[in-house]
Amino acid sequence: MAESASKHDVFQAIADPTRRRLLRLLGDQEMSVTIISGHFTMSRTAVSKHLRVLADAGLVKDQKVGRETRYRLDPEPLLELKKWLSNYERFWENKLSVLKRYVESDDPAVMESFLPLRTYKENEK
Amino acid sequence: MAESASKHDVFQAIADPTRRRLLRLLGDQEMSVTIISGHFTMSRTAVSKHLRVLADAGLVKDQKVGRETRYRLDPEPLLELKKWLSNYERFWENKLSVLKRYVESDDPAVMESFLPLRTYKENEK
DNA sequence: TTGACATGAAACCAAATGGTATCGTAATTA
DNA sequence: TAATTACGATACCATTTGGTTTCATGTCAA
Repeated sequence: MAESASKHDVFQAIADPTRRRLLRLLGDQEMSVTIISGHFTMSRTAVSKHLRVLADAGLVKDQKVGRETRYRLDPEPLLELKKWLSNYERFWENKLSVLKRYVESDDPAVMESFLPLRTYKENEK
Repeated sequence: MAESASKHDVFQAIADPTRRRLLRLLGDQEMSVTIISGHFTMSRTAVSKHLRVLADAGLVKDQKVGRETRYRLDPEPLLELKKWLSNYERFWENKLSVLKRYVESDDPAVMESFLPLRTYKENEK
């Protein structure tokens, strides 16, 4: 799988659904490899490799505790993703396309996050 | 390459650096395949396949004009990415990690986009 | 209408990816 | 001390991915 050769980037790391599940799982609490693997049907080794990819991208940190290795989320590299996305903010600011997709979203926070950045500037006045 | 079998998702589509370059390029204006390829060193066919992946993810739209095919950006699917990212907002709200990476960013809009969502709720009071 | 242009489709290839099973080793516990 | 647990390392495998070259087809222009 991902042979930690030369640093995976965050874009590649989150491309895999299993790794996105891992990030979500570790968002709740720090967990050992065995416990983590218990949440997946694939082998422990496979999960471990995915964790390695995430670690390469800096999205998780590991800590040895006795014979187990605890992994925890480090969301910091996601800021790069957020930065990249910000280049496209201008395309959906004040656009109906924002409503088009999430008008019936069950998560109110989602709509809030779509409010245009311009709001901040208005507040600063 | 990407054999358009069963719909590529946006996470996979943006994982490749070439495809991110394509999105950036098409953000400025609609362009034909040949013109697009002129911006890359790889073959036209290779570029065309990347465009196919992006089209599968809904990130670009194509339109036949005579003998050429014009591609243009459709940023709408990026909202899914934005939605996914919003699940991690809570981790860097009011955190120094926000400053840690971009304190010397040359783009002021970047820092603005990092202001916490909570600001909105306070405004509602 | 004849040739040049724009593009997609195929066939092919090397390398990366996602997965498995097996083994070695350090830490824990009986 | 001996068995068990937790994990990484390795070797291996099938499929996907990113790229190439070649060919077929539709469109435009002389």
